[in-house]
Amino acid sequence: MSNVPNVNSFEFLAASCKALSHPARLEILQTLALRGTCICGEIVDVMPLSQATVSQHLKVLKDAGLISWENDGQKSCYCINNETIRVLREKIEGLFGSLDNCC
Amino acid sequence: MSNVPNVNSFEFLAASCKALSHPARLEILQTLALRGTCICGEIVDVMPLSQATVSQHLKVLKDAGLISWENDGQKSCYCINNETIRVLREKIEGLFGSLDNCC
DNA sequence: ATCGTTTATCGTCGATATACGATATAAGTA
DNA sequence: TACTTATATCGTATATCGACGATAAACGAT
Repeated sequence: MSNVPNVNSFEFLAASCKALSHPARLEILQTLALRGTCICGEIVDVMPLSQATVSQHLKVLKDAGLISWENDGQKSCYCINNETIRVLREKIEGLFGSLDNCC
Repeated sequence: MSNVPNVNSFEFLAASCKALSHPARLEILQTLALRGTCICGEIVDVMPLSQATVSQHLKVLKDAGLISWENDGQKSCYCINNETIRVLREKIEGLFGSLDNCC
């Protein structure tokens, strides 16, 4: 949890949701969720966006801590950061989990 | 579900996350989750923002379908739209639910 | 060393978000 | 009818986003 930014208060949840607030980034996450791991080029191939734009979206996800990456030679290997996703899901359940039975 | 906008594809999830992507709006939702129902003025009193700004945030949440409201005389009564929240949580689980065991 | 490949970053620009004061609207009250 | 209260909207200023071409940086291959 120490490597997850801004875990407390609403800052973390707001920042995470902001990172999730673009369809292209959700598509990237889905791709990573399905494949486990992707090099940048694979993601670019899947997306109808320029390499620069995809790289920018990857950076947003990276900065939010939602994905991790490591260099494999000249390639960049991305995967979902499960710890952050876990905390995110917890926060969402914490906020909305009590609503099931009301209204 | 018919009154929930853009339920299919990532558009709904992205739009919902965008609405959730500001700490002030999360605080509004938390207040509503705790109290069940609030008139606008109660929310304004809780927030360190101007009435105009709070009203604008409420509009964002309203437009995203995350909250409902009805007029009570000259007052506006807001509450969480549980149906949208339910769909939202489903979509998030759909995207990330399979990650529990990996990496 | 030079060249091609892969990825990240820069610079730019139109669009959108955020905040607030001012104002409009609508409902209750004297 | 005037006055107050409650809320929404308008107008505006500033900041951030999202897209892309151009370029930089790092690596592998010849």
